[in-house]
Amino acid sequence: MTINASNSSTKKDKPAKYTIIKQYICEHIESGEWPQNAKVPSENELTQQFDVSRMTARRALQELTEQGILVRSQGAGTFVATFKSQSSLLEIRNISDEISDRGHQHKAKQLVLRSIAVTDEIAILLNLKNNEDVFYSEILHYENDDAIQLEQRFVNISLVPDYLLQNFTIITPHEYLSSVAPLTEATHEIEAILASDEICQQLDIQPTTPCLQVKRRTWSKQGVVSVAILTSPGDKYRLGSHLKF
Amino acid sequence: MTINASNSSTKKDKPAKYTIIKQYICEHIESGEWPQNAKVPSENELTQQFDVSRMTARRALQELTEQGILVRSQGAGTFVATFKSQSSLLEIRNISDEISDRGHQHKAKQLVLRSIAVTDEIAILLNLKNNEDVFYSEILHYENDDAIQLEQRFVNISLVPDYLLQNFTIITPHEYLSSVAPLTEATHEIEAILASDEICQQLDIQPTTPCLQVKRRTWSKQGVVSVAILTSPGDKYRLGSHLKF
DNA sequence: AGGCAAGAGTTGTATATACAAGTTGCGATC
DNA sequence: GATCGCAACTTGTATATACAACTCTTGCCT
Repeated sequence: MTINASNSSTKKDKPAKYTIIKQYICEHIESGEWPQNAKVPSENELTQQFDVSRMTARRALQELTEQGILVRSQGAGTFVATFKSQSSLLEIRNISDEISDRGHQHKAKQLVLRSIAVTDEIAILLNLKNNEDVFYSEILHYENDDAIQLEQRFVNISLVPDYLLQNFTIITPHEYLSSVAPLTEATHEIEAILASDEICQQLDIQPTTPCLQVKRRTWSKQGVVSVAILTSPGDKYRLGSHLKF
Repeated sequence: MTINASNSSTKKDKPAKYTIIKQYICEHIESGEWPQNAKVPSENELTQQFDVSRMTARRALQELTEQGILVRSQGAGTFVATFKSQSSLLEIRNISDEISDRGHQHKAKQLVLRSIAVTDEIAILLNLKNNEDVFYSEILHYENDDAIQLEQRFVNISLVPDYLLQNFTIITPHEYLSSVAPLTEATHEIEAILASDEICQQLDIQPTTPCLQVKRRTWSKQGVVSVAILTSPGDKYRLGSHLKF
């Protein structure tokens, strides 16, 4: 499920040189060795290290840049992209981004942060097998004192990379999810629902208010790392996804 | 609003050669001269035509391919992409694609097809100014005899490219929207609503059923060409958007 | 000490070339 | 007439090179 640096099919073709370099870079990012904003080897360094021409090294860097994994700056160098600079999670992030961009007062209140026993639905979404430890948190977002969105996060601790797990006790899942390595994938599912009584109470809405519910599953190579469920009442928020090409 | 072949800012820098070639290709696609699946000039032809090296011509084709505008096939050539091969409109298309892909019975019923006077909301969405002619159609989608989605399309006839308008009397707006040139952009807005009485009747649902409503605006260089409103009852359908990177 | 200039390092654009690999159509052969 | 194989064409990979444009540091000069 993680980015595959190679474009080739399952044939045992000798992989192209530039895909080997892409793989090399991806591995170092995935392991946490090269965190966000870290400088990756320059074209000339890769040229020497892999004994290829500059154009071949360049192609590896170029393609990873187009995939949003790297960021290049003429004269400065090539760097690991920040979560923020990736457009693929745009749709969901827009919810909170638009709020803050509009100059509206945006507050978030952390409600829960604990290890829990999950429901069947979450177990399926997280693809749990052996009672792995799941961390749960709730974040309630406000705009001008109105509760506009409830964010429920379920994190499969066993799949959080080691280098992040070491200080997991002091960072919240929310922080983890915004500091996740750029190689993470996500799938989204959007649904219109009537919120449960409990959620209605937290968002202070009538039980008949239609709500937009987005389920985002974040994947690493090992499987589903986390599930985030965002619930927003329809009369208070719209999810705008601007897909341009 | 249309694809801009150049990456440069507003500075009056001399544009790079490969952007000139990209522009050239985009213009021919936009004008309708090169329709979908049409063969575009090969790398060698562009090399001669623009007096550049093959690598420069290649770069233009390559980048347009990455933008989903062209499709390349080793040995065969480079072709204008089909609407289908563009992933940017994925989210909405999934609604109907998933239905047919699952092997379920999927029927669509054309309800209306006429020129209308639009409401204020649609006029704003279409950015109408001088009482332009708007074409309207309703399509009701069925799955196993259940109405699962209402599709309302508003097309600003004055912005439909000439080469399509000539036979517009015999193609429906639905057909137009699936044969639109690959350079079209779209923006989406997703909302959870309670459907109007009229829509409830057509979809055969209770007035309290939450519905997913997607408004898709299709842009050309001249402005908003069409607005499509898809309404799906929440208990009958989910919109899954799988955004991978 | 502050500012400017030079230079090293990095990415961006462009060329010329070579061979590999896949597609297509034409022609020779059976 | 049908089929096979080759030739022409096209895209894919890779190299070597050159210069332009931009960033950042270092060191010199005022």
